[in-house]
Amino acid sequence: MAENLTLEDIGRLAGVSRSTVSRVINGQANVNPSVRSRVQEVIQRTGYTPNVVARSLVSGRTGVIGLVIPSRVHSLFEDPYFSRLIQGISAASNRAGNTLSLFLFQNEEEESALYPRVVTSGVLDGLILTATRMADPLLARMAVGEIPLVIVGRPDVDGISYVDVDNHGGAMLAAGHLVDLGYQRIGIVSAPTSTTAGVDRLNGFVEGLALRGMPLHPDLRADGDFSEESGYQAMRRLIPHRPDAVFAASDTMAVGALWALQEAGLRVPHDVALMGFDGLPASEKSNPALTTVRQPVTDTGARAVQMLNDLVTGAATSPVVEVFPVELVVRESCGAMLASSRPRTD
Amino acid sequence: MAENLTLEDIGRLAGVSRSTVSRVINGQANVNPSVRSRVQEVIQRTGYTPNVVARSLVSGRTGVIGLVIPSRVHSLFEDPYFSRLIQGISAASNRAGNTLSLFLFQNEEEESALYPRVVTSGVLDGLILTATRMADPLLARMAVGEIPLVIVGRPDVDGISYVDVDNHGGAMLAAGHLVDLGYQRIGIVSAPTSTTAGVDRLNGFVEGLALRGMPLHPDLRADGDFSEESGYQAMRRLIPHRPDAVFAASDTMAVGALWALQEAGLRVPHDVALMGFDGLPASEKSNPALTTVRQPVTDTGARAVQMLNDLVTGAATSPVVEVFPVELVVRESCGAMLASSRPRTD
DNA sequence: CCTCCCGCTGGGAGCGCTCCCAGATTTCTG
DNA sequence: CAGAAATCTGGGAGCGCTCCCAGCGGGAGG
Repeated sequence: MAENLTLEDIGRLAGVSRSTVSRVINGQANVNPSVRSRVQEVIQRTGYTPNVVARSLVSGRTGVIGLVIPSRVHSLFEDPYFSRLIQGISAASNRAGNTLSLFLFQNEEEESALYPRVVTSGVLDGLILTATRMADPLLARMAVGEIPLVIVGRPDVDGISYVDVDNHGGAMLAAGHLVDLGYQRIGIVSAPTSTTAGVDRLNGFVEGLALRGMPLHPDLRADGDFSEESGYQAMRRLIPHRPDAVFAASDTMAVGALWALQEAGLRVPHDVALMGFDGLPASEKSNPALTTVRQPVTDTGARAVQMLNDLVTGAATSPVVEVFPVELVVRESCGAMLASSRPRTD
Repeated sequence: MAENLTLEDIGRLAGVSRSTVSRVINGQANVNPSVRSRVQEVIQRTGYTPNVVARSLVSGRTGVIGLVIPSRVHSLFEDPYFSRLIQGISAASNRAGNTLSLFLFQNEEEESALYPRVVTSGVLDGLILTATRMADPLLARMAVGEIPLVIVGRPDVDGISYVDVDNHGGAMLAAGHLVDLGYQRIGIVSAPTSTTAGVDRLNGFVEGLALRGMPLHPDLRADGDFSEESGYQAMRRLIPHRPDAVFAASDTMAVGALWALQEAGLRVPHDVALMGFDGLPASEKSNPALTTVRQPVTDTGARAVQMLNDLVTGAATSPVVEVFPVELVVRESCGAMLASSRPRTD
């Protein structure tokens, strides 16, 4: 129970030296079995735990990894995607024996004030960075830093390790699915093109349509910012142009879009088909259940932690890249479930 | 840029000793101004940052505070309330110069495996614990621990510092508001009574009704678990008993309840009035906008951080308690905005 | 019988910092 | 102008740990 026990104390109690206790704790070989068990008994009895700080001072490792979510993500942070990602990363770092420190920057000012303290203070073994923007100033600074770094989501510069999902391929899948179902006026509620995910999903979607000889009409594209509200607003802008199917580049925006559709008295999927992207629980619970492209959020987070640890231990050398596949999840909102799989051509 | 500069290095570069550099960095008085500026110049030029780990080893403080969100909060974590709370705590600890470590326990097993490492390893100066349940096993263990501890939300045992909001008073306010508007069959979608917030809101509501001579009919109470889905289910159970007003003990459950009402073809507030609790952004964006009881989530988080730091520095001695007031926010869903402020009596 | 080796153990050094004390220098006092 | 006080500076000690090396005893080999 006493908090301030040291190796030396345990040694004295067990009648051995500091060094021997250290060997026992670190499971090293050259310890006499009887001595080992005697020491273990004392450790057990006293409830001794090694002081991590002192250990870190010697080893140069702290076991702490930082998760940075930069500024301007207020709205993004409301996206359940982030909750899931944080959960995934947290679980993985618990498993790996890491401690997770969270850095939520509210604004650029805080970002630049805290960044040096965070990175150069020596407390962090490495950093996971999410929600980077194109030309992110944080990224530029970090890339030159000495600290191991893994990005979640494709960064727009080279030479950095990252883990991403196949946004491009997933959006192509979505486009193909809607075309195959016979829709003619297919629109998109896109994500901000200031993010690589937004760009990739938009390009993938456009390419998926083009591949089937159906260009995206400019009127049938409205941009959102990942928030539910923005999905709602974007869909309102789209409705006057009479789309018969809409792909929203995130489930959260799709839910917003659904509101707009219902408000306008349009039935989903009978009047307008709708698709999302992410595969969040919300997509399943919505009414009608959302057809979506599921990305493995938890796996992404877990891989980021693993990648970072490889970088820290030197088991890997930068840059490492991994892109997870995504999966089409067909539910009600796309109309594929309707008796007639060929919807009316207006 | 070089990561591995030490005090000694800076001293050599500036032609002074380790000690003097330390004094300059820590802003101590007895340093010759010219020497001081010379040292500062070297620090500036080299980009030196003190090694926090070494400093911690001496001072016994790390500046790291832990935020623990225990198991069984999967559904709770989807509640935007937690996102806001985490943001508030994060912002406050950034301001206070703390580093925030996040411990999300997925299950009891992880909880008991990680707890000793977390608390006794000496990395944490203190702990903030949220979402505690009645008779929380974690709490019992922590209360006896040596580490400073602050709970967000009233714990069900004495002798622990905590910060809470006036759940009881807020629920009374809600009850009073609905009674004053003339509703006769007032129901509640309550939060789990395994949480103190759930208990306090339920008791406050019952007391608020009783105070006006209107007992809560058992049929008009349905329990949820803070999730949207549970709010939906609870309201479906309530509808057959024809309430004319319902208080949901959280905004998230209120949103779920709204779905159920709309699905049943009931208009809010014309057919059934609805109230929430929390004052989350979602309550404002819902349609109709939700009348709710707003609690100062960010302030709560900030106060918890401050309280914890007081405990750590010894500026305060346990237990400290603070309860924030809440505020009635009248919007559309309660019917107060209707032309006739006296709704029909069925 | 001596040497060599091997298993095991103890203690020194040092991680980078803060604290404290003593010495060097300057300034103030009577 | 001597003596005391105030100001400034450097270095030792030590925070709790890991790493390394030396030393101890005992068994094997020549």
